[in-house]
Amino acid sequence: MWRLGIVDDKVISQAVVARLPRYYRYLGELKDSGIERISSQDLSTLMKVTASQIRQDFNNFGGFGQQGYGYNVEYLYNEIAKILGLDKSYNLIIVGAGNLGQALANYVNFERRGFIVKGIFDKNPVLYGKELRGIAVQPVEQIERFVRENDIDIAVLTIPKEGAVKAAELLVRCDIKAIWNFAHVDLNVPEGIVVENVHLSDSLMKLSYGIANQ
Amino acid sequence: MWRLGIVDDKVISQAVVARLPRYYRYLGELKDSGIERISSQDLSTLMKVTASQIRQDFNNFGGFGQQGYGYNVEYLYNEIAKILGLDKSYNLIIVGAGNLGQALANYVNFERRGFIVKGIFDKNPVLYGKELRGIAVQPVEQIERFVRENDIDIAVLTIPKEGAVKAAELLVRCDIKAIWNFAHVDLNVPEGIVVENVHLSDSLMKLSYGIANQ
DNA sequence: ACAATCTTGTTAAATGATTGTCAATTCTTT
DNA sequence: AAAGAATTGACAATCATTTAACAAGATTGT
Repeated sequence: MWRLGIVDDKVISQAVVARLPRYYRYLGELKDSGIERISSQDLSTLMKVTASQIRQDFNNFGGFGQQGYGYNVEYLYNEIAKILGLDKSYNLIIVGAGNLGQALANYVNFERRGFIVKGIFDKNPVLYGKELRGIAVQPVEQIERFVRENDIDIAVLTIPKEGAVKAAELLVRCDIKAIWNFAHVDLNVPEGIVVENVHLSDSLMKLSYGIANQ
Repeated sequence: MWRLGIVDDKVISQAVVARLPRYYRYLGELKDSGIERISSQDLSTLMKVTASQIRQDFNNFGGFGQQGYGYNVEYLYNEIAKILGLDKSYNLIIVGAGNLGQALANYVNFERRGFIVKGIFDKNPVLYGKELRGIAVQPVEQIERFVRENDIDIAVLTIPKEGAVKAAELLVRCDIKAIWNFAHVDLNVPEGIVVENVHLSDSLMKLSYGIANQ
């Protein structure tokens, strides 16, 4: 059962996807320092992973290299960008204008990669109208209308866990494509909606495990 | 070759350690709602992982359960806390008082888990003396003295990547135990010093991969 | 143009992680 | 007190990921 012209229905493991951003970062740095080509062996030394893994990883998406030559840095960089969906632009809203929400709203580098903050929402009236990089905080009641009218792809959830599940349900009803979840709770969304969790306290616990177990 | 009385030189896989905080979270919620015991089967349903994995994971650290009964929630909760090193308290400093550094400094829940912010540092003189939850921002030149005098365990690195490698080297010289690294760069520290990375842009790229690949 | 070198993509082997199974044990009910 | 139900911990089997090996093809220097 083939879909014509579509070859990429191979499932890529999460482990591979999780490594792509790091490849992308190193290739970007190589590109910026004027390096035109690199072999899996040299990249392996630089990144401290095996050359075999690098070749295996890239080959999940097709043959980007050339025998006897290696990989063209800029070409590979651009290909990985496409794989990661970084060749497109995304509209996002921030739900929760607390410290973390404000910090993310003020972080310029996301916009440079095509993640455009279109709206910021909070339930605290004190914050209404407060501007972060030219965008005024709005009441959460406006989310549904705003998402529908402004073609929002991603919601960044930076509210306490108590409200997060309800907020996620609302966002799902608004046909959001993805949720970047900073709330310390597991969201339960329907198939097809992407959830990427950033559980800072989990990360801190892993660190403390590291200290406690030498 | 046995070290007397020390049984725990088995190496625990990163996959297992990474799951512990989530167990800890669910057990905490069960405890708070007054549940005294739970079987791996019920926990499995709740957390959407296999019961086998739960039992296997816990058994890495010893037999916490009882046949025919299951696991005592509070006991297991406390045992996992010990494994994660959450029964101890840690002193930390925040290096970089930008948006993210301030957001983390203001986040109260870390203190509740025993991670105590003792100092905040920045290289920008405009911020010197600015107080975050009663702690004044100091010049980065003070880090070395402060770490040594105040028994600091953890440094939270929330500065741009350009300065992060140098900062990490300084912190290593000060005998810091662990670095919680938010800078978008790989730190190279000697064996025995714990580094836990939070690469937000990597996380955002994984999300965008998810959108791009349905 | 040729030989020596390099380097990929691919397949196979090795390692690691997850899931399934079941005997042994404890709990619960009658 | 005995029988039946429940549930762990351990082991085995399966599945997934990583590493190694190498043939095929490209490059480089002479």
